[in-house]
Amino acid sequence: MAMEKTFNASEAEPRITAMWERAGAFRAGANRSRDESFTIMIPPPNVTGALHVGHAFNNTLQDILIRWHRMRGFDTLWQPGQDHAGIATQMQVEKMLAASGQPSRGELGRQKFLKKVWEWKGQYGGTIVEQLKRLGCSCDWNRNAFTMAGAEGDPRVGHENSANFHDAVIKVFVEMYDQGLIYRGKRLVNWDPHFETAISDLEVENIEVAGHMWHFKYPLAGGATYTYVEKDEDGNVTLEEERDYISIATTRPETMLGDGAVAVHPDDARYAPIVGQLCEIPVGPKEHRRLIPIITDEYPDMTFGSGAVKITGAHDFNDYEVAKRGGIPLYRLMDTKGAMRSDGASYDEAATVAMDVSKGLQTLSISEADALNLVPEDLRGLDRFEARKAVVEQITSEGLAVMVNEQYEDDGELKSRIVPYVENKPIMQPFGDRSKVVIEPMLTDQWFVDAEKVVGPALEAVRSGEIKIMPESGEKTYYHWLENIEPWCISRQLWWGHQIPVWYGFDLSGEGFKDDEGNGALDLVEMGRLLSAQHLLKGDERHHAAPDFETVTQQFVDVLAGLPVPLNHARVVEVESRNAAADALSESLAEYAANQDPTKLIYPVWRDADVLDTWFSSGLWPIGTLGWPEDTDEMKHYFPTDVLITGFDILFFWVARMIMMQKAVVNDIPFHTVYLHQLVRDEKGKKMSKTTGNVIDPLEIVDEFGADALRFTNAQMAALGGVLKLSTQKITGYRNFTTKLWNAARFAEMNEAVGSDGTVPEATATVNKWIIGETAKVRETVDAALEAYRFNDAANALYAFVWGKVCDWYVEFSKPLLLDGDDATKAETQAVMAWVIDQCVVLLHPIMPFITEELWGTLGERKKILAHTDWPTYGSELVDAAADAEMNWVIGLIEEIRSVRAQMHVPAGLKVPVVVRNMSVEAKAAYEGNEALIKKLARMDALHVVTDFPKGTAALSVTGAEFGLPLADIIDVDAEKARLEKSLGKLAKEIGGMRGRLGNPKFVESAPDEVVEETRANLAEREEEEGLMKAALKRLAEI
RNA sequence: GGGCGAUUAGCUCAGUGGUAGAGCACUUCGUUGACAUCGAAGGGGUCACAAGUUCGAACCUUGUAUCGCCCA
Repeated sequence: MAMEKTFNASEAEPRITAMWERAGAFRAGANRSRDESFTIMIPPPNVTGALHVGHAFNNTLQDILIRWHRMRGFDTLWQPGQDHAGIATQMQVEKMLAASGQPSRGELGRQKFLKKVWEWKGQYGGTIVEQLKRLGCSCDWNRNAFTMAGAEGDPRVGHENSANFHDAVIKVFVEMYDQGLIYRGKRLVNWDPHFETAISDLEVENIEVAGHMWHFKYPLAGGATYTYVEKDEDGNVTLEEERDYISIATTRPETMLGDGAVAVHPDDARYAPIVGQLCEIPVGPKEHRRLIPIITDEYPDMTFGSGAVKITGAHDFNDYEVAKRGGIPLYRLMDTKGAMRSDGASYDEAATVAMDVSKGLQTLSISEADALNLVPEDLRGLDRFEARKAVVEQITSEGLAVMVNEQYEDDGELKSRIVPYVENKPIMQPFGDRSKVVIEPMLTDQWFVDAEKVVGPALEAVRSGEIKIMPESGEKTYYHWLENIEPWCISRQLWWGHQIPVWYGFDLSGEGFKDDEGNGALDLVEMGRLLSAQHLLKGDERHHAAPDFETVTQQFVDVLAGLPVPLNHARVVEVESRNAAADALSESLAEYAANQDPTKLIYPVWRDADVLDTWFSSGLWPIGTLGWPEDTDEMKHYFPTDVLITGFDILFFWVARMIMMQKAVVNDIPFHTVYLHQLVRDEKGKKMSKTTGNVIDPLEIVDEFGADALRFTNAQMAALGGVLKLSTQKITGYRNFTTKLWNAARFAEMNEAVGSDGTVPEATATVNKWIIGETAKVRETVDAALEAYRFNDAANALYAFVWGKVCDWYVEFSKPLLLDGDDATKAETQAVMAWVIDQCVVLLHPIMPFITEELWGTLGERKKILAHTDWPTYGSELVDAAADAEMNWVIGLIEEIRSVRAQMHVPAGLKVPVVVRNMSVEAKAAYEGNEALIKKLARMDALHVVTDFPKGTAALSVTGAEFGLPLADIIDVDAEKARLEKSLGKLAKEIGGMRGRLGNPKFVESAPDEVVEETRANLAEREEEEGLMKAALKRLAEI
């Protein structure tokens, strides 16, 4: 059956994919013939994800390595799976609920909502798996894993055989908790008011936006005044005035309500007279204006703004540090939605307490300060940006804004007026990477990984070279981040995720729960103190982590055992929340007071409602997918894994944390090599985005050009550290390459040059020897390139070989041999061509699996599918130096003839005679051995050996003989003269350079011998050419 | 402000001390028996700039300029 003219990718790809699946071609260990394993963990795409060009790029590279190793007989595993993606998935399902008119998340409640998420996952979670298959990814899909596998409610749809990831995550949390590597604390964290959760600092994007800087006056307490003096660099006074205020610049006026102090630099002479005094926050009800102290701290920049900074410890990271140093209370102003608080006591009451604190009459614990709501009644419940407007308005209308002269034009006349001083300037603002809303620094209770304690082994693993990061610049970035690592906030106020395995109970050992007499039992007076739930709510609590409630119960029992009767008899029960626990406990105690039956007393505990950061679980991807903590065969075979291929952007999010966590948990590296790549951009280097409209959809590309074209393009642009610019023009080019390969194979098939069994054929014809050598060379190049993760080198080498060597030369050379050669030559050429085409197909398979698998099936009866065919191992032993030299000479001669023909405007179809004289033995042999090829490709009819060139002969620049094209009548003397002079100019330059070098004794002395030899040989050759050209030019002059 | 990197042909980019390269684009020619998704021949570069190291620098060093990314 004759082959079609082109490869029909859209027809063949699904068929081949199905064939691979039927054959179980990608199962772990498929086609293994040696002991070494080769494992890649896919960077798990979000379960909400759809394939984008980044996935396509990233997974192409992984597939190339995997297929290459599988063909080489390694015990190969490419582990696929998806990430549960906490925020993204919860968002997606909430959207779906809203769109389909179902009850919202809040209405459903946690359990029912999670059921919806699992349903959604079962329905849509497999999308990206199908898309990766279209790309040809040879993952062991049977092992598809999921980072929430095994969690409560998991119906096991789409990840039927996944290891129980949940158990692994919980185990790691508990172990790290027990080792003190995870702790809980009230800290300033990045709060996302849209999702109402804390996020880690990595999930915050700082973006420069247009903002305002307002300048306000904070009046000194009691109308005090001071002399404010400004000086220039030389110490000359530029401004001196009496002031009864201190001027503050701020971009966030609404946070003034929570100010705890004003700070100035200790060296700032302008404010030295008033340090230690109190000043008034110029906002809020007049009768209860709060006073705050003026303190010194190194933080304020004397040259920026007024040099004085308001300190709002609960809403700014820098202020937080100042407040901690100066013992300034942290007053929280906002609720979880970023609106001004409306809870707690009245403003008047709160302000009174705060005043006492400022005056040193009272101190507050962090929780007590946090409980105070200092938002005035008229601003309570307002959104933070509304509150900002209101605050600015109030201050300005009261005349406490700093005023300046402003020039303006009125009817062409320049006038000036006094206006509030507001600078319009770009400011850096933090945004949530998912929600895109302004992040609010917020004081909340969260869980943290004490990253500093686990960073050491992770740093050492890279420093020692145990793990190699490519490109090397990645290592520098890695060190820089890890050396300055901050605590990692791992709790998220979401529902979709691994719920934190921590239970809380009230601490009954503290103040107020004492056994006054020390007699081991609580009397009625002592018991009475416990009865109030309100009292309990304010109290401290203790917490324990455990994989399940049973285990944690025992821990609480152990604690209770140390308490007086009857508390030591209490039964531990689980309740919903802290409030429920307070109620339940006081109720139970009241009951005990009545019936004195300690066996009925309960001790309620409640579980942490938060879930873990998604990256905490994906940080365990390598071991979690292999079945850890079970002692599985997979762990033994495939761990540590080999290479991680992922984007530079998740070096910190994921790569560094995987290294830290695998080191901390199993004390081993997760992989030995990390290959980092850049973001895939459009052809101009712009990020792809829906709003810009420059998004390339890889699936559309696959539809139009085939997966192989996209894959080859990906491989070709994968230069280490390079910017990745994808264009359809490039993809078109590589689609053309697939057509080229297809047609070379089609030519072979038409000439019955098929049926190679893989053994290297014996060759006698130089051209056949030559192409065998060229094939061997490219195999070595490809292997070396892939070994070094230089995918672009591998792709370019194959492209140049298939197109530039096989198609441009070998196929053309073969034509006279196949069509007009004797039987033996024809048979040999058929065998060699069959082998060469097969080798092209084999070597290209990792990059272009579909067309090659198709050709493999089309071109012969095969023992195995191509994906399982042995990768060749031949090398330079197949290179025949003499054949190489001869063919290069032949190619050179043909190119010279073609070049002269074109420049002399010889009609393309016209066959011309060639003259030659002074042929060396080698040249004669080379010519005679390949005459048929030369004649055909150079379109010459006969070679005439002459003693003198006829007039009007154009000389060819070839070594070993003087060739010429006798063009007599058609030669254009001027054109030929110009051609020769140009060649001579080029030669002169080269020869000059080489002579200069060889004439320099230092060069001959210091340069390596090979280099000197090579230069000499080169010079000799160039001089020979120069001689020919000069002679030709001389002859030309005689015409 | 700190860190990392880039600057090579019109464009996109390879090129780790020894004759400056590829693809695309461009010009001219071509219905040569695999392929017009093709073939042949061509034009086009002070390797950002400056100084240094070296027999020799696109490549190593230092500085300057411009651009990009990450972090504050």
